[in-house]
Amino acid sequence: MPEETTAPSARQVELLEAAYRYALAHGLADLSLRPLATAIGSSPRVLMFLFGNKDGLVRALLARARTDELAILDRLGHGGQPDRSGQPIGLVPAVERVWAWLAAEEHRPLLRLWAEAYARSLVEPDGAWAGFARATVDDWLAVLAACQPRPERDSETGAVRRTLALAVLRGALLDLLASDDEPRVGAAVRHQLALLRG
Amino acid sequence: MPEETTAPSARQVELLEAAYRYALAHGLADLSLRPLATAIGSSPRVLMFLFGNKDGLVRALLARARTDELAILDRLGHGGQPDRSGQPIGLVPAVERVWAWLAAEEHRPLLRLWAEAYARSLVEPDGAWAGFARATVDDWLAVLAACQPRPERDSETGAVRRTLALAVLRGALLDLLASDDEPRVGAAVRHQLALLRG
DNA sequence: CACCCACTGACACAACTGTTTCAGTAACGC
DNA sequence: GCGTTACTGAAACAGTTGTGTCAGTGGGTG
Repeated sequence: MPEETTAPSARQVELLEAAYRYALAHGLADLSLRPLATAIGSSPRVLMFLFGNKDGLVRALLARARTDELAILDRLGHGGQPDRSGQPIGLVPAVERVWAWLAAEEHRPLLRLWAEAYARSLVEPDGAWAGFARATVDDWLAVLAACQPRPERDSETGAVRRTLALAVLRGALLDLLASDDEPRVGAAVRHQLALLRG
Repeated sequence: MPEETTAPSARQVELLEAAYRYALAHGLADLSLRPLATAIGSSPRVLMFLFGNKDGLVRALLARARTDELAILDRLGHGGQPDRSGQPIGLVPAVERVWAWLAAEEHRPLLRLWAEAYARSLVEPDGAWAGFARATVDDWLAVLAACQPRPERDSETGAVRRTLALAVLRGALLDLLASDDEPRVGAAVRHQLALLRG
């Protein structure tokens, strides 16, 4: 049985990818091995063999979701760091870009999955979900920090400003996922950007 | 079997209250009738009799949670409306009060439950959770609107401002639930209040 | 050829799920 | 007294859950 430390086999990533697509469509809350296995053309036996147990599978799925999350973060960093001048892009443009990504229709399934995992890890801090919420807070705060110019980044108000930016983004995301009213929520985000600039 | 329209019996509210306390402690995700029933000194049979089926129980629990939520909303309105002058208190003081309530340690279980139900209703828009997320968005937006003075309330920017205020509150709440770092998150909220005032 | 290794199918196991059936019990109006 | 109403206990139902057992398969390497 492959340990967590060993590199994943080809078959493992193949099935994980299929299971990930399934999870995006059906959620993680009542994920069950047998329906999942038949949907992706496998069997519970194989999933057990490749991921150890169900918790291992869920952990792998959460890690896979985090990969998608980190993809945009990297793109943000790449769009920010090598700005031909090596200067970070600043907090406001960073929020602008992140919101454009969050508001894109095709990212809804991933974001719903994220919300589900986040909430679950709050209620049930042990098991496969452990630390997920906390980890994403730290991830995003670090990225936003990297977008702030040097003197601001290390200041006290700089830390407050990026915590606030994160809160606005996530609160707006929650609203958007529930109401699907991009014009209203997007206007609120842009309003905040104006406040932060001023 | 008592319909949803009939008034709940004494025994029904008694058991619902006990089940609610249980849900606050254990979450709704993997709520199961037998453990719940034994914990509150009842039996699955009785829960089925009083609530029809499990979905009915969950629906009743969500409605019960919403009662707690509406309690603070009412208190906000009472602290806002009869300000001796009949004038609303304004958006900024409203956010201030709501945040004080959200950040209070004793409300964490309720807020975790809220987050769980919210996320779940996003992923699984049918069944007992249906519309929960959407309903709370509308609830809170309406309350924030009621706190805005008359000309602002009906304006376009007034709607944007209260959407933004809601986003900040909920984003900050998510951060707080995950990080338990009230000083950092509270500072961000206060920073936002300064921005909104200016 | 033999050998190993990653992978897989069929099936059984015990535990748990929501729900139902049947048989009550206690209180109350008549 | 009798019947009705609200509630309850014990047990069983069929289905699903995660997981274990045993026996393979096919391909690559020695």
